[in-house]
Amino acid sequence: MQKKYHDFVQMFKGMADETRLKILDMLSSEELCACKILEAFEITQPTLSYHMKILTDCGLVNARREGAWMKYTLNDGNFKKLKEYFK
Amino acid sequence: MQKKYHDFVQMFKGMADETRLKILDMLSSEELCACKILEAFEITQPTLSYHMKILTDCGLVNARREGAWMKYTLNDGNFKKLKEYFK
DNA sequence: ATATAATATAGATAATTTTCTATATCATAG
DNA sequence: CTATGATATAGAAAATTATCTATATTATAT
Repeated sequence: MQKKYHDFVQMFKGMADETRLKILDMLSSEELCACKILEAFEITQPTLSYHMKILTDCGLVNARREGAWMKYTLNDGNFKKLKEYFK
Repeated sequence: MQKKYHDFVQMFKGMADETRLKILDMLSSEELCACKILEAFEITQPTLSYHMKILTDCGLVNARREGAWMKYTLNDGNFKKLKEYFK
């Protein structure tokens, strides 16, 4: 299979989980730190860290460190690509 | 987790595989029968059948029987929902 | 420099997904 | 009604994913 599909497959994998889809939804309105996201779920901190890694690795989410906190935002460029994918 | 995300998660799972993403791409231009799709891949017939089931179950693809053949098309209604999801 | 808070990593396990071979079902032609 | 072609299902194995506990790392405050 060609490279052509690879990046999209990775992003769709990122969205193929209810926890992650809800995280993306939360990030659609504002930048959030991991601790704030964690409060919204009944999962452990390492599990959230795992999901955030998947979301950043596949390009759906941007991460930046602010002191002790990790702050996350949506990666608008890649969401634009996804948007275009459905045309 | 609420029902709200469930259907989208299922569709994203449908797209979270290179074989299936390529099948969707093939179907974007025309209706195809399983045997024609199978020719494009190096997978067995049961494996294709499995993927087609996933694609139809999640609502991305419509299936209809035409005699001995199964013919597949994209489910436009659900692709429209996905399109709207990215706005 | 030490304690604390936030996050990441390691390793194990359970659950899910993908693939195969073998076989069954369905539809059609003769 | 039997043979053949197209597709589906069953069951098993391998690979991947999601989750946890325990522990490490990083940053900050005292």
